[in-house]
Amino acid sequence: MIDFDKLDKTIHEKGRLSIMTMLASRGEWKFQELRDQLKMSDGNLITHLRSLQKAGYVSAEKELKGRKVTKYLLTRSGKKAFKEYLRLLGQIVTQGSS
Amino acid sequence: MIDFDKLDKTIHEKGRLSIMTMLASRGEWKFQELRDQLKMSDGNLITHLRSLQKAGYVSAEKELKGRKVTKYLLTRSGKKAFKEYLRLLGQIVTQGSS
DNA sequence: TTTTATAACTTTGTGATACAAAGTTAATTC
DNA sequence: GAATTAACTTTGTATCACAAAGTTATAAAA
Repeated sequence: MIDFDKLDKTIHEKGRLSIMTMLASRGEWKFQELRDQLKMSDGNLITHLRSLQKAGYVSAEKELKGRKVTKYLLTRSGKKAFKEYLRLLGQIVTQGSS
Repeated sequence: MIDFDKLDKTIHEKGRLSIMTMLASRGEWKFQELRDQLKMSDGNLITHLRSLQKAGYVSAEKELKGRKVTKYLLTRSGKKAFKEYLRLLGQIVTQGSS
């Protein structure tokens, strides 16, 4: 029996799941890129990013020179949490397809 | 790029996802069994079952004889929707693990 | 040097909804 | 007919996704 209690609620939400998947697939993403790719409003995106940061899953890097640009990336703990989340998804897929 | 818009919100919620996974793994489940296995309150469980029924994913069968017992199962459309949902999860797992 | 544009944020409001707790109903057993 | 049980309904609360509008800081244009 799959332990659904373990399913990380911070990651499981659709918007944040899409962010995490993008960050996992490539090192860094600019705020702008995430917003455009995911078609989210500024407010919605920043809110999700903030809660991922609060959970310690995501960190931000500001460029010191030139136009104001922020890049986001997974922390070590974020990678770990996502990996564990995917492990559970894998279980669901396997069990559901059997 | 994975199309997160296609991720079925009715199924994606943790509680309903656990119900769908159980129903997919075995034909029928009594209300009681679901409630005990998933450790949900009556109210919460019935609400999730209702929204799954409203979406056409789940149907109910009442026993005509004996104690009042209701069994729940996936409809054809529920199986199809869940299969499609799992397909997307599979994509996420694959992409996230690469 | 004022103006305009742009990127990243914050604030605010709204609607949806997960969930628990307590109450209801109908059937069954004592 | 009183008590028990299963399934369900109702109600209240707290959370939260999301959009829209407003704010700040920097940079380019005028």
